[in-house]
Amino acid sequence: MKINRESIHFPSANLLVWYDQEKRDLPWRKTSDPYRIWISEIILQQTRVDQGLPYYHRFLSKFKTVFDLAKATEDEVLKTWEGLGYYSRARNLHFTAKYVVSELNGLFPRDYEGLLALKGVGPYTAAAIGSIAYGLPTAVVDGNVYRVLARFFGIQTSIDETPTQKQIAGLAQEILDKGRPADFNQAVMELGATICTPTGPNCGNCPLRGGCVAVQTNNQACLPIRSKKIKVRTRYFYYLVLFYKGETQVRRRPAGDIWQGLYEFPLIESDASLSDEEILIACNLNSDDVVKSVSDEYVHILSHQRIIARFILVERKKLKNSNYITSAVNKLSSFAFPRLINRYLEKQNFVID
DNA sequence: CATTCGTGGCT
DNA sequence: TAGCCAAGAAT
Repeated sequence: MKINRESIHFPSANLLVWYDQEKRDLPWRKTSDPYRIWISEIILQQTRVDQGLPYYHRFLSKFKTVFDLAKATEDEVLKTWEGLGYYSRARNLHFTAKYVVSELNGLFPRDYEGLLALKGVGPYTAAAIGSIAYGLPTAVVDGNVYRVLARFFGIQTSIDETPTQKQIAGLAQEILDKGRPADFNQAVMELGATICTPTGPNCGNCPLRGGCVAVQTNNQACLPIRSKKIKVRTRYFYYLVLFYKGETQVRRRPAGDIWQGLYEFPLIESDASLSDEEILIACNLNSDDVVKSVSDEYVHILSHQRIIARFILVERKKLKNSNYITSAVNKLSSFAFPRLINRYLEKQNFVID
């Protein structure tokens, strides 16, 4: 079945009526302050509303203006971001705040190109800030847009391929309601998040169902088409929990790898599983170190990585490696992998004061 | 252009 | 449950 996409009418009016009635009550929809819009868009990159919402409140209560953010230290920013992931977003946020204050007098660029030039702001975020804060007629293209438009227009090529991505971006710009770009952009995303969901879309309540090719051909479950598979890398982490005079030793993770600059217990990393004996040899402990326990495996699944961690609890009699920082965990800046670390610490009944 | 960068929720 | 996915950007 061949479909002439030029002949398909996209019912923008239906979508906007639906959005006006059904949109969620979200804090960044009550402001046109570009600073707040910017913060919300960075937080929401690859992040669900439910997950990002508490961080939005925390971040803005701590850094109320771009000047406050520019004045903060990077450690303060990272600590506020702790647990949200993709930490380069936080570093870029801080960098851009300093840039906007020092070079732009604290005023955000008002056009798409200027926004796009900001570190951490790509095509999606520039279009989002431009339309939401300034009413610019620039269509956003995100995962929701790919899904909603691939279904509505019945696009049978993979959204992982550049030509399809360009096609959808072009369609999004064509159908954009130039009178209400902010609402239209958010309406498509809202529809993708609440009705036109990846699995089990609620087509019966969809304002686009009348013209949707996927509905007409009962193809919702097959669209959009993806061609790339996620490959998972397995890594073995052997954390050394070195107690010295009641405190633990930590270090910062190096640049060029996951969680760069965040704090963690010193660790031995391996691509293969190590035996208990191999672990102790690799730890390079000496007679001043008393091994109290070696934990079972903690398996932690990330999107692209499977981390298998074990903890080696050591009572240290002498301070050996001065590169490590001796401190209680929560006095530090953002800690890498907090969820797994806390699972271990809680099981050991360690109190983090 | 392919890969990397987190975390959490869902099926 | 193991994979998939989310208001993407940088390299």
